[in-house]
Amino acid sequence: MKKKKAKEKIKARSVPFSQTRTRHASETAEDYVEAVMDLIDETGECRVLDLARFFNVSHVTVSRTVKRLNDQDLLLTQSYKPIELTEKGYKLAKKSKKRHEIVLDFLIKLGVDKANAEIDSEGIEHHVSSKTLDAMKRFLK
Amino acid sequence: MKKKKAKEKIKARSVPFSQTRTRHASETAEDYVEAVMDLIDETGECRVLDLARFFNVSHVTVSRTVKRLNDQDLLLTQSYKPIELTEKGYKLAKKSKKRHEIVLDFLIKLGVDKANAEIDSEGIEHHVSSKTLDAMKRFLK
DNA sequence: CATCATCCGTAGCCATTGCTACATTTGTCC
DNA sequence: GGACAAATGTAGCAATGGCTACGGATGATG
Ligand SMILES: [Mn+2]
Ligand SMILES: [Mn+2]
Ligand SMILES: [Mn+2]
Ligand SMILES: [Mn+2]
Repeated sequence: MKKKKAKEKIKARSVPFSQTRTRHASETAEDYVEAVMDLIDETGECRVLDLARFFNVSHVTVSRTVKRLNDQDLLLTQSYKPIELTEKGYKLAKKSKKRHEIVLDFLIKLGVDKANAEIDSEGIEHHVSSKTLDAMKRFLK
Repeated sequence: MKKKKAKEKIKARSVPFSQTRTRHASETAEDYVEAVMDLIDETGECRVLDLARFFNVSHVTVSRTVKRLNDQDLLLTQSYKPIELTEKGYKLAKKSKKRHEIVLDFLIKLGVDKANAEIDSEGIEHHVSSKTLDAMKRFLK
């Protein structure tokens, strides 16, 4: 057995994990801007408590995250005022929502029931490369 | 526009996000036990530094995580000794590895190149319900 | 068996994301 | 306008998962 040689090759396999960590880091931003866009679209405005109910977390968690996304130039916030999207945030929201819809439609066409497809697509969407997204689009056609 | 009615329905959409958070919580455990199994299989033993290279993180991050998984009865550790799997850890590793392989094979059969399929499957695997996994298996046949 | 490189543990820092408890602001209703 | 309810902010705690710096343990080599 070439077990010493095997040990030397371990580092080469770390790329997917590094990439997955990077993707997890943008996941909150993607979910939040998409939620803000949808809530404004559907109810006319987006409030801290709307997001808290939407994500099923406390208003404190939302308030803190919204402040960070404001610092990252994705959201616009003022105390006790509705939350708005920046241009940058709006672009990310459109892109994320489109990708999310493709993943959801793909799972349904694959034969997954709607309830499970909605749950799974909420996580899967953040781990889909442009190559995989293209493959899903081809399958949908 | 029925915007007040729209606000009332928001909470109903939180289920996928709650589920996604639950899945993220088990992600590290799944990746670790799978890695320990593979490293023992390929190199004869699994050391803290092997995992650090495998995941591309510091040995400190690995050491802390391994200790927690030991407390969760998934891994067996002693200071300065190789890391072993418990029965529970081994079962989780087998199940996770099988699921991971199905997701990877599925993406490749869908038309994704191997490099991207390996990256994407590393994240997607943790967000695949048994229903979606079944749909992927059907597609592979 | 002494030395030295490697491995691993500990201390302590930071960021993120969850929470409860409490304070403040805002808006509504009389 | 005052009172009350709802919305939002703030303080502070915990768990997780990154990191560097440092020191002790282990094992290989001469
Ligand atoms: Mn999502
Ligand atoms: Mn895995
Ligand atoms: Mn993984
Ligand atoms: Mn994920």
